[in-house]
Amino acid sequence: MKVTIKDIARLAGVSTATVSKVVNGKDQKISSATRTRVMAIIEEAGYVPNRIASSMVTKKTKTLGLIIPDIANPFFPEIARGAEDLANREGYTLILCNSDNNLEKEDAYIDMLQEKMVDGIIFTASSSRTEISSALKRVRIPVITVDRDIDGLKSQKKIIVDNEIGAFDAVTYMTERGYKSILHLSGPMTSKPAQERYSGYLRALASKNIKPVENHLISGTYTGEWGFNGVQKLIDEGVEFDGLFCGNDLIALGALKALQHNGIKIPTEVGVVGFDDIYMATMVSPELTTVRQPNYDMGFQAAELLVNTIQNIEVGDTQETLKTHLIVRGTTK
Amino acid sequence: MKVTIKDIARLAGVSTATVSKVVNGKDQKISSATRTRVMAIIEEAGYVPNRIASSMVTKKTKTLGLIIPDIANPFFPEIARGAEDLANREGYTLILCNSDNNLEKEDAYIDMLQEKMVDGIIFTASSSRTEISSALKRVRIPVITVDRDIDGLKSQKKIIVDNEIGAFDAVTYMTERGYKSILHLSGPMTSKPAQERYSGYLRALASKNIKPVENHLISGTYTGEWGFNGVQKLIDEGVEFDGLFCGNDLIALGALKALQHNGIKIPTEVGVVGFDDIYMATMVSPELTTVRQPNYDMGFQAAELLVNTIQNIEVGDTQETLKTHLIVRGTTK
DNA sequence: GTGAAAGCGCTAACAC
DNA sequence: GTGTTAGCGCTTTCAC
Repeated sequence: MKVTIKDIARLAGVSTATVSKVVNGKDQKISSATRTRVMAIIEEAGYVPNRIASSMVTKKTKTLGLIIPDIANPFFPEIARGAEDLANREGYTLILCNSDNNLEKEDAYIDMLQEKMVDGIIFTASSSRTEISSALKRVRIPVITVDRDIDGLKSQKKIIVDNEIGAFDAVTYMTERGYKSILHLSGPMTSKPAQERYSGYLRALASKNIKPVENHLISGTYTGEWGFNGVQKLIDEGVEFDGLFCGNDLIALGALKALQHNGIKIPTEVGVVGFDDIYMATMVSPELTTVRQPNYDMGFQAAELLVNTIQNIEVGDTQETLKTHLIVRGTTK
Repeated sequence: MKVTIKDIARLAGVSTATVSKVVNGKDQKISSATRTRVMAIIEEAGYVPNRIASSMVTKKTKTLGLIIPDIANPFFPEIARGAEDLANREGYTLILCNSDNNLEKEDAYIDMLQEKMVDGIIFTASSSRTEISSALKRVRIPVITVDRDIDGLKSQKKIIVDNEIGAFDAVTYMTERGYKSILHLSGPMTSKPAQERYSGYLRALASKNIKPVENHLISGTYTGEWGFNGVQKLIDEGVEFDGLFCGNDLIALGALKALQHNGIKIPTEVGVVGFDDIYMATMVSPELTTVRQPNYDMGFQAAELLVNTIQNIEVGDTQETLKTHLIVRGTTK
């Protein structure tokens, strides 16, 4: 049989109010004698407070929702980890939702999280989401968007990354190292980050008065398979290039493998730069030159912004743009 | 202002009991006229049922806890994904907890999850956990252990992998391909899987009448860094070997990199075999030969077993041992 | 087919 | 310092 606050109250010969106070540390006005006694009884009886019941009255569940496309994609675990760390530090718990870039699933999760009365949501939109959904429109709890923001979401608080500058820096570096015809292997161009990285790429070339070659933009998916196949196809078709600026590290790693399979020397014949700096970027040889994106921090700061919003702490900027850093390693000369 | 079941009842001119029934699909005995009317009002008023309140009376939260060491470690996302997929399919939600292989954190999460009244827990113990904790002892909800089981946990239901056989197969294959002095680069030997893999390694050698070389067991952590440094040290010390059986893919990838840095030819001079078959195993060249562990399935089946247990569906075996498969790729000849 | 009412376990305002 | 009490929003039994 489950032991409740009433049982403890009875056993300790006090009221439930008193037990409640000591359980929640609101015991400034409780004599240390009763406090000690109550705590002993709690321990002895193996009492576990029912936070669901507390939530009923406090209207707070101390639970956050995290909606991401897919935790199995190496890009997201770090974000999740950052978010969970902050949540845990602040006494919150995190519900994980994989949307699979599927709008219906995304909406279903948004509704579900609201039914479960989470205090707020951290949201990385599907790369296919171009406009706000009805589920999103009717959210009545704080939402922080991460990485990909959505036009039209009211109370826009977001954590994003300076994709444009990151891409600009990377491509500028490539041109300065002497690469002449740099192609851009991008992810799906529907997502904002993809668009911004492409802009940065174009701006970097323009600033050096380099005219992008024809068909310089090859867009696919954010996967290693696509990076591999895309580059293999380029090679098969006899396309000439000496530089590959990739939309993410997975694409870059796939590209790297395809180049190596074809006996193309890296970084002398072709230079490769990725984006993200996932864990695996240093596990290949040559190690991948890439633009580091502070994923852990993104998750952490999103959770922080969310918790502050929930607790009505004044959050200054509602948009936090995190910096990227070019990490030069072995795939560029 | 939040709209509740009472508001809907009032607006529809029915009782809350009726609304409750249509919301939960227990509306066999509700006339379709009222059903339609109630549903229309719900839609119009933007009513979101409060599942916390339902949980209070049903004693079910439709929420599962997942405790793993670290979602940022490439081994765990697949497990989490599998678990979340089943959970979602069954209408459950998943709370993610990172224990960092820290026993106190692990215990704190166990308590926290119980306070939040989750219906059950999927648990991958810290590699440092050798015995059952008091928090674990006082769980009153179903717990399914995944990958690493713990002695002493009552109601032992678990999903594990045949580590011993997986290792045996891998090392047998290596010997058959002509590798003579095979070292074992293992993870921390405190965890069961590490012990079992080592047993499999020893048994494979014994079955071929190969005497393991001195200092054949080198144990460290399950990281790429350690794999790299460990192998570098071996090379520096002039240790002779032509085969490396690694405790996981991360170690193997690190080892691979160290070998390549030293100009050692793979797979001719040294063969390398990993364990797990993480996504990155095919993103390096040569691609990693490894023992595939069905991580997604582990998570999925653990969640399935858990949900069945929660719903009192007879679960036949309380231990499910999943098979591993040797995936031969480029790092063995 | 539908409704009245009890109660899930807790917190918080207020009284003492 | 401590207790009384009124709910929080819902489900469920039982009566009608």
